[in-house]
Amino acid sequence: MTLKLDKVNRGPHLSTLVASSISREIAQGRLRPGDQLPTEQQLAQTFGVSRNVVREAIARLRSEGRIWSQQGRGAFVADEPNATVLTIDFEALQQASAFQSLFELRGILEVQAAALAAKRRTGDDLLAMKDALATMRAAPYGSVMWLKTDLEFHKTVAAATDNAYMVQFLMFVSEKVRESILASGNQQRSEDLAAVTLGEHQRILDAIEAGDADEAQEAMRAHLHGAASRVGLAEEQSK
Amino acid sequence: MTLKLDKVNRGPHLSTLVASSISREIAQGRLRPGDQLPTEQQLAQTFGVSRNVVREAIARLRSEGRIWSQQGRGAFVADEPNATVLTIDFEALQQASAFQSLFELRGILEVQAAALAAKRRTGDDLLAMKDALATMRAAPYGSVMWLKTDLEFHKTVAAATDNAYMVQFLMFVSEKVRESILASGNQQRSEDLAAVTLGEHQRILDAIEAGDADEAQEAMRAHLHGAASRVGLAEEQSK
DNA sequence: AAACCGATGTTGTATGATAACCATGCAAGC
DNA sequence: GCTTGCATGGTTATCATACAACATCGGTTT
Repeated sequence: MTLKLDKVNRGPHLSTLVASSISREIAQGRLRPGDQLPTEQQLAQTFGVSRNVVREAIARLRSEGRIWSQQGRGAFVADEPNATVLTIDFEALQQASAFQSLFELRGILEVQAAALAAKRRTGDDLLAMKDALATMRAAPYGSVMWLKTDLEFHKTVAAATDNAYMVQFLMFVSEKVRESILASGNQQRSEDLAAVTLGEHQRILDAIEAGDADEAQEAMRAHLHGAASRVGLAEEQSK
Repeated sequence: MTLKLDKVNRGPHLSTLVASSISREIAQGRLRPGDQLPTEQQLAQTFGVSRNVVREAIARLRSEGRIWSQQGRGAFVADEPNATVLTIDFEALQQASAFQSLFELRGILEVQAAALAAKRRTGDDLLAMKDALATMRAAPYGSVMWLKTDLEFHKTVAAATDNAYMVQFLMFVSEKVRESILASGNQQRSEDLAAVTLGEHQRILDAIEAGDADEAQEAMRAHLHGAASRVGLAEEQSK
């Protein structure tokens, strides 16, 4: 038996914790745009860490565009937040409603991507998709390998849209969804489901190969609906 | 005349320079996924800075998911980059094809958001949208204020979907699109266009108020089509 | 009133030290 | 032969202190 107990390596870096804490203060409105942060010394004292750690946290928040600082003046909350990067808080995702929202967003992107893929896919795209599907067929259902190739298949679909940002966004969201599912650990396992899932993928592939955008949309919608129920997500009205 | 030359304050922070430098090494393939970075001491020596600065740079890269480090082992280039944050390179956006891709992605989100908003909007949502539209009416066309309220209107629409991630993603993408348009500077100006644009917004608002998802979708599609031509973007087949 | 000047506080950077941790090799024991 | 235990060196994580660069403010001088 291969225990495999799930790397609990939650970034124990102090700077990460401090950054998250300050970030939360901003998100919850206790620190508003334009406000000046406490001095590094004060922050170090209140958090009980060295000024060095605070500086690493500040450096991180600065790179994320949340705050800006100037030598001799201080650090301030940026006017327009997250101007440079987009982040999703893992903790917040544990809330069912947040997860559902992200899943919905993913669905929108996947469905539209499938439609675009049906219209734009090239021969190479089709080959890549078939290849990914074949690999998935060979992997045991529910295994890490299986999840990985599942994601890979969806990536090839996104790639067929010939829109790099579509790939980037979709993979980002999907990765977050997948992490959250793995963390919650409530996924059913059975050999039957493997066949069902593969069938859904095949239907998507067929529609894209046929160039039928509407059918591709519908197939993807059905797949996501199935996936939602498989992870125990009560889906609301879909259309 | 108040030049306002674009804050060339390229982060004079040494940590920023070091982070960029390492980032470039990764992007150009001189450091490949899985590779171990030089030790902090070595990096500090080669860059001619203190180890503290190197650590701040590392903290930044780690938060961006580009590298990963473990106490006692070292720092390594991450296998799949940007696992934690999503970034869009401003330089790359200058390419017309990239801009078009991002605009397309924005369109998908906006259209689907409009449909969801029509189904879920509350009375408060409608008030916020009407308020934003009124403010836009009062601002001179093409002014900074006008652009800001335009974005605000779209934000209220996104908010009406009751999906926080929809708001986050849509605003992020829209902001990037807006930045790029401002940078290119090719937007036509005329009083007639103001009326046209406001009319498009009104149609969206009416559809959402009526709860007509299909009409809301169509209205948003028309609006984006208009916006595309207004910034001189040759749109391909829309549906 | 305007310009200069110094005191004070803050961030930016440098330096050295300590603790926690990992990898490796080697010897002892089975 | 194989494992266990330990010592050792290397690396990151953190701390503490010091100094330089810069901004702000008040007082002084012009």
